[in-house]
Amino acid sequence: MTGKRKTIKDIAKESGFSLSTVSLVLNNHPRISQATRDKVMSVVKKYNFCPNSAARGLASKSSRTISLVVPNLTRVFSDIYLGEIISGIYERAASQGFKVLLDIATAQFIKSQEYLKLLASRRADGMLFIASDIHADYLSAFEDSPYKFVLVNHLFPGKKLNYVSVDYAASARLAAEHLLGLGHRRIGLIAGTNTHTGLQFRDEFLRVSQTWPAGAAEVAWVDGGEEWSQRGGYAATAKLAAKMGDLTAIMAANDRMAIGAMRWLADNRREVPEDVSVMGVDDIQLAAYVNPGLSTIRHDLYQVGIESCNRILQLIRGEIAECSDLLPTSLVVRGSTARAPAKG
Amino acid sequence: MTGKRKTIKDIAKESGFSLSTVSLVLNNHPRISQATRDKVMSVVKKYNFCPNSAARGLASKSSRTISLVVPNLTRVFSDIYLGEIISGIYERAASQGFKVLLDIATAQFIKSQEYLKLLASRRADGMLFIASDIHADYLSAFEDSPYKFVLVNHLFPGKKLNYVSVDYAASARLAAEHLLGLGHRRIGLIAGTNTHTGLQFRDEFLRVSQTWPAGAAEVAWVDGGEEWSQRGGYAATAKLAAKMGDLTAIMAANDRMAIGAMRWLADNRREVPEDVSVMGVDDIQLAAYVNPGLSTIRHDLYQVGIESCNRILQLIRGEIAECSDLLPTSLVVRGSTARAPAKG
DNA sequence: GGGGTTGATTTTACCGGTAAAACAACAAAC
DNA sequence: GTTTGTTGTTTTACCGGTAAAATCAACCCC
Repeated sequence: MTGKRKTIKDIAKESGFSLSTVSLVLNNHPRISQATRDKVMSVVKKYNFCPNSAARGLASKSSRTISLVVPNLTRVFSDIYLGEIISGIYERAASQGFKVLLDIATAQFIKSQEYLKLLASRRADGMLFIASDIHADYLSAFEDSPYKFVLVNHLFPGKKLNYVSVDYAASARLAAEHLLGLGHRRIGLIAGTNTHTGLQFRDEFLRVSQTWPAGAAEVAWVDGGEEWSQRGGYAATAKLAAKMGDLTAIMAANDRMAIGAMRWLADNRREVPEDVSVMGVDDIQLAAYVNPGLSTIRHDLYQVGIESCNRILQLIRGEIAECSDLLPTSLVVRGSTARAPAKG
Repeated sequence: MTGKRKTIKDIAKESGFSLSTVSLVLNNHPRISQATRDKVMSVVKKYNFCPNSAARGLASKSSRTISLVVPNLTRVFSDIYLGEIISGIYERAASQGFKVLLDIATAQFIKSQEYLKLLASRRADGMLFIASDIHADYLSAFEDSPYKFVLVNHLFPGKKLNYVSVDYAASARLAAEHLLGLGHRRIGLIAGTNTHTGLQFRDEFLRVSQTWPAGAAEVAWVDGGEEWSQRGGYAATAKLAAKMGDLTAIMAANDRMAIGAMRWLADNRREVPEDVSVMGVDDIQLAAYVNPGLSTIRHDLYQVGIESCNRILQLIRGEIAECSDLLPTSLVVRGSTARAPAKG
């Protein structure tokens, strides 16, 4: 059973070939005859041999690993958001023979510059960074660095950092056009202001609303809180109601806040969509199940994961030098939005 | 800026010490004088040197990495369950200088025996496995294997597999005692039957109910579905109502199903807790926020993560040879449970 | 002042692979 | 019949560290 753990040398000896022939077989090198390949593989199978990954990494100067950094919020795992992105990343990485190293952006992680050490020590060949907020200034370390780095579903205007993100400005346009097209002219916006994408969304939504050809809309906006949660949306809606009592539509920067908004409206005897239309962003599963169904902007986060991983792999392989991808979004109309009520 | 990436050899040369002195410094070996340590470190700092982890792993025969395998369900990430456990694991691993390699138990992952290759190739020193279901027979490969392996919050009766889990049987007793103590004698149980812990919970709950000194209770049970979700709980409650119309309490195997049950009851004009008491398991955040607050059994999953990681590290270091830990749980009483209504 | 400790540093022997270059053998080209 | 190319395999030179054993220099004790 035990006996020394086999090495490539043992396989070479037993199969009668040289060390490097075995190595070539294991790496599926094309210039190896089928006969040799079969003989070597039979010995490999016999001992269930598995090449030592540290040795491999040392010699090949590649760990075949990408580091995935997720935000520090424990509860963020409870967001479907992460699950979809991570699934996409993992799927693509696995299909290319890459492993995924998980890290959580704790204070300690940042303070000790683990994000740099990981790459400097070649423990990972590249890094994907999910959900950095506007205060993540330490990421500047990756500007013009030799390290392979991609921001996932975020971006830093002004910093030279690669990113793959859903196009939040486009989402804002789609959403604004939908609501304005339904005749809404007094709109409450629940924004997320702790990310650049959130700010982009807010600004573009405001811009489109204020320059709408058929008549500018008035938009009152409040912050939905750091967590973008249902509770945050609930509280924000109360604030909006105080600010603009006669609003006819509420636009929330994500579905969870939108659902919180619907809850507040229900608790305060306003009908959705008869009195107030409500709209979210993301198209999480729950959006289809609330009553009425939530109109929203669909963000394909699984695809964001896939693409982010594609990009970091290309960067690692040197196939590209940089990337800044914005993925398209689409409007999903359900029951929560309707024509603005006639002025009463 | 660029120039060759520095190696330990460069540091040795520049600091005037030998190769291995530098190595000893970097590994905080006690038998190095402070003066030497300082000199070496100043050079290390100067170049921001970081030892190559592959070389280190090769020479030390340790990757200082643990593999974390999570279930294949995309939506499982939306369960607070995972977030807490992973946070605990990560925290402990990081504090011990270990990295966490993430894997998803996809069909491909299992079929290709990645779980074995990971350890055979020494890419990871040990493996933590979260949320295996009753069909995970392939885990038998770890029985009597030299590989370090721990099941997290699950167990396999009959298989010799290390585990760290919350004590589901104890939870069942706490829950049953609470409901029986409140006088409930006709109880509906929404069980989870696709995990061994779920089965343990069901069986123990039934046993206690049927042998209650003050008078046995009748328990009707239905399966809550593979996902243990709110929707599953909703559907299960409908089935229970058909099966035992006059039940006075519903026990769900987790909070999400319990919340689904409450929703069904609300939709069907039964008051909680006046007509029917409802109880869950886990004590997720949401449990405190539903109305009425959900009585439940608290499972400290962060602690499960911490302990699991502790154990796998001890196994790796050879400090222990096996483990089978059951962590305590506690009763949390909120508004969803009350005395059974007088027979009407 | 020789022998035993102890502390600090260096020697030495790997760890287990990869990949570029070299080589052999045979086929096709001129 | 040498030259040039191909294909398949081996040689060789590392990759960048660790750790056990060896060395060296004080220090201590009788």
